Amino acid sequence: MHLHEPTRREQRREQTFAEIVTTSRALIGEGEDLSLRAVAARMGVTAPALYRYVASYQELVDLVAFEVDRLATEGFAAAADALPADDLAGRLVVGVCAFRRWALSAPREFGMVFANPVAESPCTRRELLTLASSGIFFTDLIRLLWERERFALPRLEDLPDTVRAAVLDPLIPAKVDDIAAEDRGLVWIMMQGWSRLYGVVALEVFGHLDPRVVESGEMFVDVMTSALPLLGLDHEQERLDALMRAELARS
Amino acid sequence: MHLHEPTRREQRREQTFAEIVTTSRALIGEGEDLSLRAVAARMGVTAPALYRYVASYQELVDLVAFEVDRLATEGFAAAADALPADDLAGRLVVGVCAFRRWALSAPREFGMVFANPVAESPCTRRELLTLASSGIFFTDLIRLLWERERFALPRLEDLPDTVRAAVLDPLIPAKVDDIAAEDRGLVWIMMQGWSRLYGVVALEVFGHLDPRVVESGEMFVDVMTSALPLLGLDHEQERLDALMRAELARS
DNA sequence: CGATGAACGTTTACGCCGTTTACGGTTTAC
DNA sequence: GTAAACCGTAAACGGCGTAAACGTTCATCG
Repeated sequence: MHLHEPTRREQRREQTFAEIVTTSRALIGEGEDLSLRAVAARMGVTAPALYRYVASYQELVDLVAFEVDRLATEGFAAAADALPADDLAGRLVVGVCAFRRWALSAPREFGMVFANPVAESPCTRRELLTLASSGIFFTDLIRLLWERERFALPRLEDLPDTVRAAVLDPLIPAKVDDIAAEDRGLVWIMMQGWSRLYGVVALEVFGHLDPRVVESGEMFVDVMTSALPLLGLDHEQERLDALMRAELARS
Repeated sequence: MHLHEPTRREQRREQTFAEIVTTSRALIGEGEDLSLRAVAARMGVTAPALYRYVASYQELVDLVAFEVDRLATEGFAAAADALPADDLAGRLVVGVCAFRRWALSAPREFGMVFANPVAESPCTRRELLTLASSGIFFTDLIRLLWERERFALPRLEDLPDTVRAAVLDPLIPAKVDDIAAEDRGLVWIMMQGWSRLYGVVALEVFGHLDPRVVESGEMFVDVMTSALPLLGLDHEQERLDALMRAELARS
Protein backbone atom coordinates (compact mmCIF):
# COMPACT_ATOMS: atom_id res chain seq x y z
CA MET A 1 0.00 0.00 0.00
CA HIS A 2 1.25 3.43 -0.88
CA LEU A 3 -0.26 6.89 -0.61
CA HIS A 4 -2.75 7.95 -3.24
CA GLU A 5 -3.32 11.37 -4.56
CA PRO A 6 -7.11 11.56 -4.53
CA THR A 7 -8.48 9.47 -7.38
CA ARG A 8 -11.40 10.61 -9.50
CA ARG A 9 -13.81 8.40 -7.58
CA GLU A 10 -12.63 9.73 -4.25
CA GLN A 11 -13.05 13.29 -5.46
CA ARG A 12 -16.57 12.63 -6.63
CA ARG A 13 -17.40 10.93 -3.36
CA GLU A 14 -16.05 13.82 -1.34
CA GLN A 15 -18.06 16.17 -3.48
CA THR A 16 -21.45 14.52 -3.10
CA PHE A 17 -20.68 14.15 0.59
CA ALA A 18 -20.22 17.89 0.78
CA GLU A 19 -23.38 18.40 -1.25
CA ILE A 20 -25.33 16.36 1.26
CA VAL A 21 -24.22 18.62 4.05
CA THR A 22 -24.80 21.88 2.20
CA THR A 23 -28.20 20.70 1.00
CA SER A 24 -29.12 19.80 4.56
CA ARG A 25 -28.02 23.18 5.77
CA ALA A 26 -30.03 24.90 3.08
CA LEU A 27 -33.08 22.91 4.11
CA ILE A 28 -33.04 23.87 7.75
CA GLY A 29 -32.01 27.39 6.81
CA GLU A 30 -35.32 27.64 4.97
CA GLY A 31 -37.26 26.46 7.97
CA GLU A 32 -37.99 22.99 6.59
CA ASP A 33 -37.09 20.15 8.82
CA LEU A 34 -34.15 17.95 8.12
CA SER A 35 -34.94 14.50 6.75
CA LEU A 36 -33.07 12.03 4.62
CA ARG A 37 -35.88 11.97 2.11
CA ALA A 38 -36.04 15.73 1.78
CA VAL A 39 -32.30 16.01 1.30
CA ALA A 40 -32.33 13.21 -1.24
CA ALA A 41 -35.22 14.72 -3.16
CA ARG A 42 -33.51 18.08 -3.32
CA MET A 43 -30.42 16.41 -4.69
CA GLY A 44 -32.45 14.54 -7.29
CA VAL A 45 -31.70 11.20 -5.75
CA THR A 46 -33.58 8.56 -3.80
CA ALA A 47 -33.32 8.35 -0.06
CA PRO A 48 -31.56 5.01 0.32
CA ALA A 49 -28.74 6.34 -1.85
CA LEU A 50 -27.67 8.56 1.03
CA TYR A 51 -26.83 5.46 3.01
CA ARG A 52 -23.72 5.14 0.86
CA TYR A 53 -22.49 8.26 2.62
CA VAL A 54 -24.17 8.39 5.99
CA ALA A 55 -24.81 5.50 8.33
CA SER A 56 -28.03 6.88 9.78
CA TYR A 57 -30.19 9.90 10.19
CA GLN A 58 -28.55 10.72 13.50
CA GLU A 59 -25.14 10.74 11.87
CA LEU A 60 -26.42 13.23 9.32
CA VAL A 61 -27.69 15.43 12.11
CA ASP A 62 -24.34 15.35 13.86
CA LEU A 63 -22.57 16.15 10.63
CA VAL A 64 -24.81 19.08 9.86
CA ALA A 65 -24.58 20.32 13.43
CA PHE A 66 -20.82 20.42 13.13
CA GLU A 67 -21.02 22.33 9.87
CA VAL A 68 -23.59 24.74 11.23
CA ASP A 69 -21.33 25.45 14.18
CA ARG A 70 -18.39 25.98 11.86
CA LEU A 71 -20.23 28.47 9.68
CA ALA A 72 -21.67 30.31 12.65
CA THR A 73 -18.19 30.61 14.11
CA GLU A 74 -16.96 32.20 10.89
CA GLY A 75 -19.61 34.81 11.53
CA PHE A 76 -18.40 35.42 15.07
CA ALA A 77 -14.86 35.81 13.86
CA ALA A 78 -15.95 38.23 11.17
CA ALA A 79 -17.83 40.29 13.75
CA ALA A 80 -14.77 40.35 15.99
CA ASP A 81 -12.67 41.56 13.08
CA ALA A 82 -14.49 44.85 13.25
CA LEU A 83 -12.19 45.62 16.16
CA PRO A 84 -8.42 46.05 16.10
CA ALA A 85 -6.50 42.83 16.49
CA ASP A 86 -5.00 43.91 19.80
CA ASP A 87 -8.32 44.65 21.46
CA LEU A 88 -8.76 41.12 22.66
CA ALA A 89 -11.30 41.94 25.34
CA GLY A 90 -13.35 43.89 22.85
CA ARG A 91 -13.21 41.06 20.34
CA LEU A 92 -14.36 38.66 23.01
CA VAL A 93 -17.32 40.85 23.88
CA VAL A 94 -18.25 41.30 20.24
CA GLY A 95 -17.87 37.56 19.72
CA VAL A 96 -20.19 36.54 22.52
CA CYS A 97 -22.75 39.08 21.36
CA ALA A 98 -22.56 37.64 17.86
CA PHE A 99 -23.01 34.22 19.37
CA ARG A 100 -26.14 35.36 21.15
CA ARG A 101 -27.50 37.11 18.08
CA TRP A 102 -26.99 33.99 16.03
CA ALA A 103 -28.60 31.75 18.62
CA LEU A 104 -31.68 33.93 18.89
CA SER A 105 -32.04 34.34 15.14
CA ALA A 106 -31.57 30.64 14.40
CA PRO A 107 -32.95 28.77 17.40
CA ARG A 108 -33.34 25.54 15.48
CA GLU A 109 -29.72 25.55 14.50
CA PHE A 110 -28.72 26.45 18.02
CA GLY A 111 -30.76 23.57 19.34
CA MET A 112 -29.23 21.19 16.86
CA VAL A 113 -25.73 22.08 17.95
CA PHE A 114 -26.19 22.67 21.64
CA ALA A 115 -29.23 20.72 22.75
CA ASN A 116 -28.57 17.48 20.92
CA PRO A 117 -29.44 14.17 22.58
CA VAL A 118 -25.74 13.63 23.31
CA ALA A 119 -26.48 10.06 24.36
CA GLU A 120 -23.72 8.87 22.11
CA SER A 121 -20.60 6.86 22.57
CA PRO A 122 -17.85 8.39 24.72
CA CYS A 123 -15.70 8.50 21.61
CA THR A 124 -18.07 10.56 19.53
CA ARG A 125 -18.71 12.64 22.55
CA ARG A 126 -15.07 13.39 23.02
CA GLU A 127 -14.84 14.51 19.44
CA LEU A 128 -17.86 16.73 19.70
CA LEU A 129 -16.63 18.22 22.92
CA THR A 130 -13.14 18.94 21.70
CA LEU A 131 -13.85 19.94 18.12
CA ALA A 132 -16.62 22.48 18.38
CA SER A 133 -15.43 25.41 16.29
CA SER A 134 -17.23 27.98 18.35
CA GLY A 135 -15.65 26.61 21.50
CA ILE A 136 -12.17 26.89 20.05
CA PHE A 137 -12.88 30.42 18.90
CA PHE A 138 -13.78 31.62 22.37
CA THR A 139 -11.25 29.67 24.36
CA ASP A 140 -8.47 30.80 22.08
CA LEU A 141 -9.45 34.40 22.50
CA ILE A 142 -9.31 33.89 26.25
CA ARG A 143 -5.92 32.23 25.98
CA LEU A 144 -4.50 35.11 23.96
CA LEU A 145 -5.94 37.57 26.41
CA TRP A 146 -4.33 35.80 29.32
CA GLU A 147 -0.98 35.49 27.62
CA ARG A 148 -0.91 39.24 27.30
CA GLU A 149 -2.61 40.35 30.49
CA ARG A 150 -1.64 37.55 32.83
CA PHE A 151 -4.68 38.10 34.96
CA ALA A 152 -4.85 36.08 38.13
CA LEU A 153 -5.60 32.38 37.76
CA PRO A 154 -6.89 30.03 40.42
CA ARG A 155 -4.00 27.97 41.69
CA LEU A 156 -4.15 24.31 40.82
CA GLU A 157 -3.97 23.31 44.47
CA ASP A 158 -7.00 25.44 45.23
CA LEU A 159 -9.15 23.67 42.67
CA PRO A 160 -11.35 20.76 43.68
CA ASP A 161 -9.72 17.45 42.87
CA THR A 162 -12.01 16.55 40.01
CA VAL A 163 -11.58 19.95 38.45
CA ARG A 164 -7.81 19.75 38.73
CA ALA A 165 -7.86 16.39 37.01
CA ALA A 166 -10.11 17.76 34.30
CA VAL A 167 -7.97 20.79 33.53
CA LEU A 168 -4.75 18.79 33.47
CA ASP A 169 -6.15 16.38 30.88
CA PRO A 170 -8.84 18.56 29.40
CA LEU A 171 -11.77 17.57 27.28
CA ILE A 172 -12.79 20.92 25.93
CA PRO A 173 -12.51 22.63 22.56
CA ALA A 174 -9.29 24.51 23.14
CA LYS A 175 -5.67 24.43 22.14
CA VAL A 176 -4.52 23.52 25.60
CA ASP A 177 -1.11 22.18 24.69
CA ASP A 178 0.13 25.75 24.64
CA ILE A 179 -0.87 26.21 28.27
CA ALA A 180 1.73 25.12 30.80
CA ALA A 181 0.54 22.67 33.45
CA GLU A 182 0.87 25.21 36.24
CA ASP A 183 -1.30 27.65 34.31
CA ARG A 184 -4.13 25.24 33.74
CA GLY A 185 -6.28 27.20 36.11
CA LEU A 186 -7.01 29.09 32.92
CA VAL A 187 -8.89 26.09 31.60
CA TRP A 188 -11.18 26.22 34.58
CA ILE A 189 -11.83 29.87 33.83
CA MET A 190 -12.66 28.94 30.25
CA MET A 191 -15.14 26.39 31.53
CA GLN A 192 -16.69 28.90 33.90
CA GLY A 193 -17.04 31.44 31.14
CA TRP A 194 -18.56 28.91 28.81
CA SER A 195 -21.06 27.87 31.46
CA ARG A 196 -22.22 31.42 31.93
CA LEU A 197 -22.46 32.13 28.22
CA TYR A 198 -24.15 28.88 27.27
CA GLY A 199 -26.49 29.03 30.22
CA VAL A 200 -27.95 32.41 29.64
CA VAL A 201 -28.17 32.03 25.89
CA ALA A 202 -29.88 28.65 26.14
CA LEU A 203 -32.33 30.16 28.59
CA GLU A 204 -33.12 32.98 26.21
CA VAL A 205 -33.37 30.80 23.14
CA PHE A 206 -35.71 28.31 24.74
CA GLY A 207 -37.88 31.09 25.98
CA HIS A 208 -37.93 30.33 29.67
CA LEU A 209 -37.52 33.95 30.52
CA ASP A 210 -39.72 37.00 30.21
CA PRO A 211 -39.78 37.88 26.50
CA ARG A 212 -39.18 41.54 27.23
CA VAL A 213 -36.06 40.72 29.18
CA VAL A 214 -34.89 38.49 26.36
CA GLU A 215 -35.48 41.17 23.80
CA SER A 216 -33.65 43.84 25.71
CA GLY A 217 -30.80 41.48 26.49
CA GLU A 218 -30.48 42.74 30.04
CA MET A 219 -30.11 39.27 31.52
CA PHE A 220 -27.38 38.54 29.04
CA VAL A 221 -25.63 41.77 29.98
CA ASP A 222 -26.04 40.98 33.65
CA VAL A 223 -24.55 37.51 33.40
CA MET A 224 -21.75 38.48 31.07
CA THR A 225 -20.84 41.52 33.13
CA SER A 226 -20.71 39.46 36.27
CA ALA A 227 -18.32 37.13 34.46
CA LEU A 228 -15.85 39.84 33.48
CA PRO A 229 -13.84 39.60 36.71
CA LEU A 230 -13.02 36.02 35.79
CA LEU A 231 -10.87 37.44 33.01
CA GLY A 232 -9.45 40.27 35.07
CA LEU A 233 -11.44 42.76 33.05
CA ASP A 234 -13.00 44.68 35.93
CA HIS A 235 -11.01 47.75 35.07
CA GLU A 236 -12.47 47.85 31.57
CA GLN A 237 -15.99 47.22 32.73
CA GLU A 238 -17.38 50.54 31.54
CA ARG A 239 -15.95 50.38 28.06
CA LEU A 240 -16.95 46.76 27.60
CA ASP A 241 -20.41 47.36 28.94
CA ALA A 242 -20.92 50.15 26.43
CA LEU A 243 -19.53 47.99 23.68
CA MET A 244 -21.82 45.15 24.63
CA ARG A 245 -24.90 47.32 24.62
CA ALA A 246 -23.93 48.75 21.27
CA GLU A 247 -23.64 45.23 19.94
CA LEU A 248 -27.01 44.25 21.36
CA ALA A 249 -28.58 47.21 19.62
CA ARG A 250 -27.63 45.61 16.29
CA SER A 251 -31.02 44.01 15.60
CA MET B 1 -77.37 28.15 31.31
CA HIS B 2 -76.71 27.21 34.91
CA LEU B 3 -73.82 25.48 36.65
CA HIS B 4 -73.62 21.71 36.47
CA GLU B 5 -72.22 19.41 39.01
CA PRO B 6 -70.05 17.11 36.87
CA THR B 7 -72.27 14.71 34.98
CA ARG B 8 -71.35 11.08 34.46
CA ARG B 9 -70.10 11.77 30.94
CA GLU B 10 -67.93 14.63 32.06
CA GLN B 11 -66.43 12.50 34.78
CA ARG B 12 -65.62 9.75 32.33
CA ARG B 13 -64.10 12.26 29.95
CA GLU B 14 -61.96 13.77 32.68
CA GLN B 15 -60.88 10.30 33.65
CA THR B 16 -59.71 9.11 30.25
CA PHE B 17 -58.06 12.47 29.80
CA ALA B 18 -56.07 11.84 32.95
CA GLU B 19 -55.35 8.31 31.77
CA ILE B 20 -53.86 9.68 28.57
CA VAL B 21 -51.46 11.84 30.54
CA THR B 22 -50.45 9.16 33.02
CA THR B 23 -50.01 6.61 30.25
CA SER B 24 -47.80 9.05 28.39
CA ARG B 25 -45.73 9.67 31.46
CA ALA B 26 -45.36 5.97 32.04
CA LEU B 27 -44.17 5.55 28.47
CA ILE B 28 -41.40 8.09 28.62
CA GLY B 29 -40.55 6.98 32.13
CA GLU B 30 -39.76 3.59 30.66
CA GLY B 31 -37.51 5.08 28.03
CA GLU B 32 -39.93 4.59 25.15
CA ASP B 33 -40.65 7.61 23.09
CA LEU B 34 -43.92 9.40 23.28
CA SER B 35 -46.29 8.88 20.35
CA LEU B 36 -50.01 9.02 19.96
CA ARG B 37 -50.08 5.49 18.62
CA ALA B 38 -48.07 4.10 21.50
CA VAL B 39 -50.25 5.80 24.08
CA ALA B 40 -53.38 4.62 22.32
CA ALA B 41 -52.15 1.06 22.06
CA ARG B 42 -51.28 0.97 25.74
CA MET B 43 -54.77 2.19 26.55
CA GLY B 44 -56.33 -0.46 24.32
CA VAL B 45 -57.65 2.11 21.91
CA THR B 46 -56.87 3.25 18.39
CA ALA B 47 -54.82 6.34 17.74
CA PRO B 48 -57.44 8.59 16.14
CA ALA B 49 -59.57 8.18 19.25
CA LEU B 50 -57.12 10.37 21.14
CA TYR B 51 -58.10 13.26 18.92
CA ARG B 52 -61.30 13.50 20.91
CA TYR B 53 -59.12 14.66 23.79
CA VAL B 54 -56.07 16.33 22.33
CA ALA B 55 -55.92 18.49 19.26
CA SER B 56 -52.50 17.36 18.13
CA TYR B 57 -49.34 15.55 19.08
CA GLN B 58 -47.72 18.80 20.14
CA GLU B 59 -50.58 19.50 22.52
CA LEU B 60 -50.06 16.11 24.12
CA VAL B 61 -46.38 16.89 24.56
CA ASP B 62 -47.16 20.19 26.24
CA LEU B 63 -49.67 18.51 28.49
CA VAL B 64 -47.26 15.80 29.53
CA ALA B 65 -44.49 18.32 30.02
CA PHE B 66 -46.64 20.22 32.44
CA GLU B 67 -47.46 17.07 34.36
CA VAL B 68 -43.85 15.94 34.42
CA ASP B 69 -42.85 19.29 35.84
CA ARG B 70 -45.57 19.06 38.45
CA LEU B 71 -44.50 15.62 39.62
CA ALA B 72 -40.84 16.54 39.65
CA THR B 73 -41.65 19.57 41.77
CA GLU B 74 -43.40 17.35 44.29
CA GLY B 75 -40.08 15.58 44.57
CA PHE B 76 -38.20 18.82 45.16
CA ALA B 77 -40.65 19.81 47.86
CA ALA B 78 -40.32 16.44 49.51
CA ALA B 79 -36.54 16.76 49.51
CA ALA B 80 -36.79 20.20 51.05
CA ASP B 81 -39.03 18.82 53.77
CA ALA B 82 -36.03 16.98 55.17
CA LEU B 83 -35.07 20.32 56.68
CA PRO B 84 -36.91 22.30 59.34
CA ALA B 85 -39.55 24.63 57.97
CA ASP B 86 -37.71 27.72 59.15
CA ASP B 87 -34.46 26.89 57.40
CA LEU B 88 -35.51 28.55 54.19
CA ALA B 89 -32.01 28.92 52.80
CA GLY B 90 -31.31 25.29 53.47
CA ARG B 91 -34.54 24.24 51.81
CA LEU B 92 -33.65 26.31 48.79
CA VAL B 93 -30.25 24.67 48.52
CA VAL B 94 -31.73 21.21 48.92
CA GLY B 95 -34.39 22.10 46.37
CA VAL B 96 -32.00 23.21 43.67
CA CYS B 97 -29.86 20.13 44.26
CA ALA B 98 -32.93 17.96 43.86
CA PHE B 99 -33.73 19.84 40.68
CA ARG B 100 -30.27 19.10 39.33
CA ARG B 101 -30.43 15.45 40.38
CA TRP B 102 -33.75 15.06 38.65
CA ALA B 103 -32.55 16.76 35.48
CA LEU B 104 -29.47 14.58 35.23
CA SER B 105 -31.34 11.39 35.98
CA ALA B 106 -34.16 12.14 33.55
CA PRO B 107 -32.64 14.18 30.74
CA ARG B 108 -35.48 13.38 28.35
CA GLU B 109 -38.04 14.71 30.77
CA PHE B 110 -35.90 17.75 31.45
CA GLY B 111 -35.61 18.39 27.75
CA MET B 112 -39.33 18.03 27.28
CA VAL B 113 -40.06 20.62 29.92
CA PHE B 114 -37.19 23.04 29.45
CA ALA B 115 -35.98 22.69 25.88
CA ASN B 116 -39.32 22.55 24.13
CA PRO B 117 -39.75 24.23 20.75
CA VAL B 118 -41.57 27.09 22.48
CA ALA B 119 -42.57 28.48 19.10
CA GLU B 120 -46.12 28.69 20.27
CA SER B 121 -48.64 31.42 20.55
CA PRO B 122 -47.96 34.20 23.06
CA CYS B 123 -51.00 33.05 24.95
CA THR B 124 -49.84 29.50 25.48
CA ARG B 125 -46.45 30.85 26.17
CA ARG B 126 -47.70 33.10 28.88
CA GLU B 127 -49.39 30.18 30.53
CA LEU B 128 -46.33 28.01 30.33
CA LEU B 129 -44.14 30.77 31.67
CA THR B 130 -46.37 31.61 34.57
CA LEU B 131 -47.63 28.19 35.52
CA ALA B 132 -44.51 26.05 35.74
CA SER B 133 -44.78 24.31 39.10
CA SER B 134 -41.05 24.13 39.60
CA GLY B 135 -40.75 27.83 38.98
CA ILE B 136 -43.38 28.63 41.59
CA PHE B 137 -41.69 26.35 44.07
CA PHE B 138 -38.37 28.16 43.83
CA THR B 139 -39.64 31.69 43.55
CA ASP B 140 -41.91 31.21 46.50
CA LEU B 141 -39.06 29.95 48.62
CA ILE B 142 -37.13 33.06 47.67
CA ARG B 143 -40.07 35.26 48.51
CA LEU B 144 -40.45 33.70 51.96
CA LEU B 145 -36.74 34.07 52.55
CA TRP B 146 -36.84 37.73 51.67
CA GLU B 147 -39.90 38.42 53.80
CA ARG B 148 -37.98 37.17 56.80
CA GLU B 149 -34.46 38.33 56.05
CA ARG B 150 -35.15 41.48 54.07
CA PHE B 151 -31.88 41.21 52.24
CA ALA B 152 -30.98 44.13 50.02
CA LEU B 153 -32.90 44.49 46.78
CA PRO B 154 -31.92 46.46 43.72
CA ARG B 155 -33.89 49.67 43.70
CA LEU B 156 -36.44 49.95 40.92
CA GLU B 157 -34.87 53.15 39.65
CA ASP B 158 -31.53 51.39 39.29
CA LEU B 159 -32.95 48.71 37.04
CA PRO B 160 -32.79 49.03 33.26
CA ASP B 161 -36.09 50.27 31.86
CA THR B 162 -37.12 47.02 30.26
CA VAL B 163 -36.36 45.11 33.42
CA ARG B 164 -38.35 47.54 35.53
CA ALA B 165 -41.29 47.13 33.22
CA ALA B 166 -40.95 43.37 33.36
CA VAL B 167 -40.85 43.15 37.14
CA LEU B 168 -43.79 45.51 37.58
CA ASP B 169 -46.01 43.39 35.32
CA PRO B 170 -44.21 40.12 35.62
CA LEU B 171 -44.49 37.07 33.43
CA ILE B 172 -42.84 34.50 35.61
CA PRO B 173 -44.09 31.60 37.67
CA ALA B 174 -44.41 33.34 41.00
CA LYS B 175 -47.05 34.68 43.34
CA VAL B 176 -46.05 38.24 42.74
CA ASP B 177 -49.21 39.86 43.96
CA ASP B 178 -47.87 39.53 47.48
CA ILE B 179 -44.86 41.65 46.59
CA ALA B 180 -45.32 45.37 46.90
CA ALA B 181 -44.47 47.43 43.85
CA GLU B 182 -41.49 49.04 45.52
CA ASP B 183 -40.08 45.63 46.39
CA ARG B 184 -40.29 44.25 42.89
CA GLY B 185 -36.52 44.28 42.66
CA LEU B 186 -37.01 40.87 44.22
CA VAL B 187 -38.51 39.63 40.98
CA TRP B 188 -35.35 40.58 39.15
CA ILE B 189 -33.39 38.59 41.71
CA MET B 190 -35.67 35.64 41.10
CA MET B 191 -34.99 35.91 37.39
CA GLN B 192 -31.25 36.14 37.96
CA GLY B 193 -31.30 33.10 40.18
CA TRP B 194 -33.36 31.15 37.71
CA SER B 195 -30.97 32.07 34.91
CA ARG B 196 -28.02 30.74 36.86
CA LEU B 197 -29.76 27.56 37.89
CA TYR B 198 -31.30 26.79 34.52
CA GLY B 199 -28.12 27.66 32.67
CA VAL B 200 -25.73 25.42 34.50
CA VAL B 201 -28.15 22.52 34.72
CA ALA B 202 -28.98 22.68 31.02
CA LEU B 203 -25.29 22.75 30.26
CA GLU B 204 -24.72 19.67 32.35
CA VAL B 205 -27.72 17.78 31.06
CA PHE B 206 -26.89 18.38 27.42
CA GLY B 207 -23.32 17.31 28.03
CA HIS B 208 -21.49 20.35 26.77
CA LEU B 209 -19.12 20.20 29.66
CA ASP B 210 -16.36 17.85 30.70
CA PRO B 211 -18.11 14.71 31.98
CA ARG B 212 -15.89 14.56 35.04
CA VAL B 213 -16.87 18.08 35.99
CA VAL B 214 -20.51 17.20 35.48
CA GLU B 215 -20.21 14.14 37.62
CA SER B 216 -18.50 15.91 40.47
CA GLY B 217 -20.93 18.81 40.25
CA GLU B 218 -18.20 21.36 40.81
CA MET B 219 -19.47 23.71 38.12
CA PHE B 220 -22.90 23.57 39.65
CA VAL B 221 -21.43 24.36 43.05
CA ASP B 222 -19.40 27.17 41.55
CA VAL B 223 -22.35 28.82 39.85
CA MET B 224 -24.74 28.35 42.73
CA THR B 225 -22.24 29.59 45.27
CA SER B 226 -21.57 32.68 43.22
CA ALA B 227 -25.31 33.31 43.21
CA LEU B 228 -25.72 33.18 46.99
CA PRO B 229 -24.95 36.90 47.47
CA LEU B 230 -28.01 37.67 45.37
CA LEU B 231 -30.07 36.36 48.27
CA GLY B 232 -27.98 37.95 50.95
CA LEU B 233 -26.72 34.56 52.04
CA ASP B 234 -23.01 35.34 52.05
CA HIS B 235 -22.87 34.92 55.80
CA GLU B 236 -24.17 31.37 55.58
CA GLN B 237 -21.89 30.43 52.74
CA GLU B 238 -19.97 27.80 54.65
CA ARG B 239 -22.97 25.97 55.98
CA LEU B 240 -24.80 26.07 52.65
CA ASP B 241 -21.73 24.96 50.77
CA ALA B 242 -21.41 21.94 53.03
CA LEU B 243 -25.10 21.23 52.68
CA MET B 244 -24.87 21.46 48.92
CA ARG B 245 -21.95 19.07 48.73
CA ALA B 246 -23.74 16.65 50.99
CA GLU B 247 -26.74 16.80 48.68
CA LEU B 248 -24.57 16.24 45.61
CA ALA B 249 -23.09 13.16 47.23
CA ARG B 250 -26.56 11.60 47.17
CA SER B 251 -25.99 9.68 43.96
C1' DC C 1 -91.45 6.75 26.45
C1' DG C 2 -89.07 7.38 22.10
C1' DA C 3 -86.60 10.48 19.15
C1' DT C 4 -82.61 13.52 18.58
C1' DG C 5 -78.15 14.79 18.56
C1' DA C 6 -73.83 15.10 20.69
C1' DA C 7 -69.95 12.41 22.25
C1' DC C 8 -66.89 8.75 21.27
C1' DG C 9 -64.50 5.06 19.12
C1' DT C 10 -63.49 2.35 14.82
C1' DT C 11 -61.99 1.59 10.12
C1' DT C 12 -59.73 3.10 6.35
C1' DA C 13 -56.69 5.89 4.08
C1' DC C 14 -53.04 9.43 2.93
C1' DG C 15 -48.52 11.02 3.07
C1' DC C 16 -44.58 11.42 5.54
C1' DC C 17 -40.51 9.19 7.82
C1' DG C 18 -35.95 5.93 8.55
C1' DT C 19 -34.22 1.78 7.06
C1' DT C 20 -33.36 -2.89 4.67
C1' DT C 21 -32.98 -5.78 0.81
C1' DA C 22 -32.12 -7.19 -3.73
C1' DC C 23 -30.77 -5.81 -7.96
C1' DG C 24 -28.54 -3.37 -12.09
C1' DG C 25 -25.18 -0.34 -14.11
C1' DT C 26 -20.69 2.09 -13.96
C1' DT C 27 -16.07 2.81 -12.77
C1' DT C 28 -11.84 1.29 -11.15
C1' DA C 29 -7.96 -1.85 -10.69
C1' DC C 30 -5.30 -5.79 -11.73
C1' DG D 1 -10.66 -7.89 -20.28
C1' DT D 2 -12.39 -9.22 -16.48
C1' DA D 3 -13.38 -9.19 -11.55
C1' DA D 4 -14.40 -6.38 -7.86
C1' DA D 5 -15.69 -2.32 -5.67
C1' DC D 6 -18.85 1.40 -5.96
C1' DC D 7 -23.14 3.77 -6.45
C1' DG D 8 -27.59 4.33 -7.60
C1' DT D 9 -32.52 2.29 -8.12
C1' DA D 10 -37.00 0.06 -6.99
C1' DA D 11 -39.69 -2.17 -3.77
C1' DA D 12 -40.99 -3.05 0.65
C1' DC D 13 -41.51 -2.89 5.93
C1' DG D 14 -43.00 -0.81 9.92
C1' DG D 15 -43.66 3.39 12.18
C1' DC D 16 -45.55 8.02 12.58
C1' DG D 17 -49.40 12.14 12.72
C1' DT D 18 -53.59 13.13 10.89
C1' DA D 19 -58.23 13.37 8.19
C1' DA D 20 -62.73 11.63 6.82
C1' DA D 21 -66.57 8.68 7.05
C1' DC D 22 -69.14 5.69 9.64
C1' DG D 23 -71.44 3.40 13.44
C1' DT D 24 -72.55 3.06 18.39
C1' DT D 25 -73.64 4.68 22.97
C1' DC D 26 -75.94 7.63 25.90
C1' DA D 27 -77.85 11.94 28.05
C1' DT D 28 -81.42 14.83 27.19
C1' DC D 29 -86.02 16.67 25.93
C1' DG D 30 -90.58 16.93 23.79
